[in-house]
Amino acid sequence: MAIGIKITLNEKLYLRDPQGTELGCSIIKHSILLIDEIGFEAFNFKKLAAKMASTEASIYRYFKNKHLLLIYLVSWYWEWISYLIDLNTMNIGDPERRLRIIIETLVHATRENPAIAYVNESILHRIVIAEGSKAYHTKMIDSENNKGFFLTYKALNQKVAEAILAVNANFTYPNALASNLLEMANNHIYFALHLPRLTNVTVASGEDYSDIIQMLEYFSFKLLEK
Amino acid sequence: MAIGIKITLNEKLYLRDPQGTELGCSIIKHSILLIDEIGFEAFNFKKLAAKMASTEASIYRYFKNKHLLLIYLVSWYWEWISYLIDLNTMNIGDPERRLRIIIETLVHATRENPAIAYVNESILHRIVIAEGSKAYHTKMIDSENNKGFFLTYKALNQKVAEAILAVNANFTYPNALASNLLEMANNHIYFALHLPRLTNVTVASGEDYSDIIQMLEYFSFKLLEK
DNA sequence: TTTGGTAGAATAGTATCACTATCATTTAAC
DNA sequence: GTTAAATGATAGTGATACTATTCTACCAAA
Repeated sequence: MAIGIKITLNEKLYLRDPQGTELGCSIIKHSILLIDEIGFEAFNFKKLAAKMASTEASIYRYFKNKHLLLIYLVSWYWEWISYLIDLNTMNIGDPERRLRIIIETLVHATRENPAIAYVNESILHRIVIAEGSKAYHTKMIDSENNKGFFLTYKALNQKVAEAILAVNANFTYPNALASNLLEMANNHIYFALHLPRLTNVTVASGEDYSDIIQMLEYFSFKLLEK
Repeated sequence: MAIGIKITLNEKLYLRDPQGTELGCSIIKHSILLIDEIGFEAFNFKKLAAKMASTEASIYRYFKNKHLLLIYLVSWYWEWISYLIDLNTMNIGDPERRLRIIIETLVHATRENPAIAYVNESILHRIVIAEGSKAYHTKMIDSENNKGFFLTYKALNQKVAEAILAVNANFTYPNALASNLLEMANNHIYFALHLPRLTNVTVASGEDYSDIIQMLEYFSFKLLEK
């Protein structure tokens, strides 16, 4: 499984390709662990350097700042989801089944076998849930968008939108429903864990997301009814 | 209109009630303007002090830090929306009409006459759209939630959920749909302005949100169909 | 009129943050 | 074995996120 997959990301996100060197991979690995541990606000390159027994200056040779590192990690996640969707929907002709599989993949991607040694996908998922929206809620959104920092997310959104249209070609809001599914898949995990009154689903025993899948399927297919 | 309304917020959000003094009101007023201008990341109490011709230390007597100030402002916004919903749905018996009015209020609250001199509601709305999610995406979420920092948001969500149940008492996900409406109302304004491929609505001429209202009504009533 | 309390201003100080610069050392490539 | 690239070690800078102390102006009770 996952032989030879390589996540390709916008080159402008980094100064030196972290996936190309040992230190780079170590940055990816440990930044995921550290952000999950202390949160993105408290996270910085000095602490990261200490954790991975390297130096601040070395990390700065790979990433311009922690904000771009976050965008990198989040993009990595969405690119990986995109890959899993392609894999899981390959040869599935029925549009409804395709959409069901997409929803399932969005929600518990972490059930899949790990694809790459230096990325703990399950922890990365937690980061995307908790910190993901900070990647694009910034004053620099327009200039960053122009540089193509969010292409990965938009491409994934487009993929989901197409699957939605395949179920019902007359649906007026395919892109909006797609982004809504992406957002809800993560938000309602967060709500279930931290603000349970904002949802009606529960996350049993750590990682049982079946409630959420059921809800997203209900929402999607009800909206797409002809 | 809006005579005598006073937005009451959790006392733990501030050190001294800003609505009680001139300097406090000035902090609210200018922090809204400055966050909108430079974004929450670049915003700090020193710059705020300079802008309002006061001192850093004085501002620190009102708010422990900028994070709590953000929660304060966001809570203020949701409390205000809550008030507007009560006002606008008063004496409206028909559940469907009530829900339509709620959606409309959520989306273009800023059309209302301004309620309080030192708060520019329209600019505050922009802040909630762009920075609002940062209020509850933090490592301290559970302890802050225990202190009741998000009661305002949860109460509003409950209000919307009840209006949803009034339309269809058998609907399984009233709280989830409510939080989804609150999120979408803001997210899709943001998307339309900055990441248009993530939605199918447009925001014409600055503040024409009729597309979004139409979409939210479509989503809601389709989901609530019996 | 005094006294005391409160609001705010002025100023200074500290630890951390977000980098940048320089130079030495290791490693890998030819 | 030489050379260039990658990394480490160390230092420095200006900004950030506060905290502390002192001073002044004003209002209100005694």
